[in-house]
Amino acid sequence: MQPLLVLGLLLASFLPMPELPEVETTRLGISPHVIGRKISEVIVRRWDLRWPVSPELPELEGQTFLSVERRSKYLLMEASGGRMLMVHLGMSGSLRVVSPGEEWRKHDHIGITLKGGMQLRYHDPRRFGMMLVVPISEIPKHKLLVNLGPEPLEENFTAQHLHMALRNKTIALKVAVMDAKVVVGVGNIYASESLFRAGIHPALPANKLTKPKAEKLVAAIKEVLAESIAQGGTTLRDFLNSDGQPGYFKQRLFVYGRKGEACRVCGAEISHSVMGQRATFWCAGCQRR
DNA sequence: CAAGATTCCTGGTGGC
DNA sequence: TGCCACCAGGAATCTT
Repeated sequence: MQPLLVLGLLLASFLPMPELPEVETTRLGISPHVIGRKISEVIVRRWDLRWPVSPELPELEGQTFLSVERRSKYLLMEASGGRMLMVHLGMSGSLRVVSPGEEWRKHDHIGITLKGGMQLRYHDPRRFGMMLVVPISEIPKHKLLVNLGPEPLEENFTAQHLHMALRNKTIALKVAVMDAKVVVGVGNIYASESLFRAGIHPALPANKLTKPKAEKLVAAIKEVLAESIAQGGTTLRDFLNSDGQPGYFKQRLFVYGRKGEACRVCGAEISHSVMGQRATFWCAGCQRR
């Protein structure tokens, strides 16, 4: 086996979940094994994910994967028959590249066997994920994609955009940046982390975000996501690597999950409250409204 | 419209 | 050690 293949397999095998960096890491990990490969068999052991797996999925047999792209946290895999495989990992889903003979673990729900001897396997204990087959022509207007805001790492996600998008919102800034219509891919962990890095209090009413603070926040979001992608994605709790090692990014978290612990910067106790039904963490010493 | 609440699911956790 | 209530979490959808 070639070293490059081994590296790819390693990347693709233990992949944790939910936030954008994990999805991007998954995309990068599976791409070399999927693009240009013909699908020889589709095995669905459970159809009841967040939404039922598209009944058309097995019809992809015989078709070839042409590309693996990402929009928000959706993986978009184009098949040669004019349809797109849309995959969302929910919050506990993962895609691994395995040998087709590998024993099926509990919660392995779908296997897509590829010509050339590998299998893309979907694993998802909580079944919050989804696997849909959509005609390519419907992708641009698809209801799950059409209202999405800009990609955080692309150039059109600017302070100007953020400022405009929040101008009529009175909700907490932290809740607002998690709104996919404002910007995609900023999940619960990264919302708290970005605000910490930008020095802004999460409870600030979104419409009170000044332009300079918007600049800081946009920069922080880009920085935190890019860093995490470079690290291979955060892994927490059930997103442990298959060898049981906790994810490497965890030790880089400044506030998330650190309620009552000392701020790594100023030493103050990290605060916690629930905003928008989600756990929120911040440092009262470092973050001001 | 905006904003808050509810819903899906299972593994991990804390209390006793 | 066993049992069990409880919680997290992405994001659509429902309610206010």
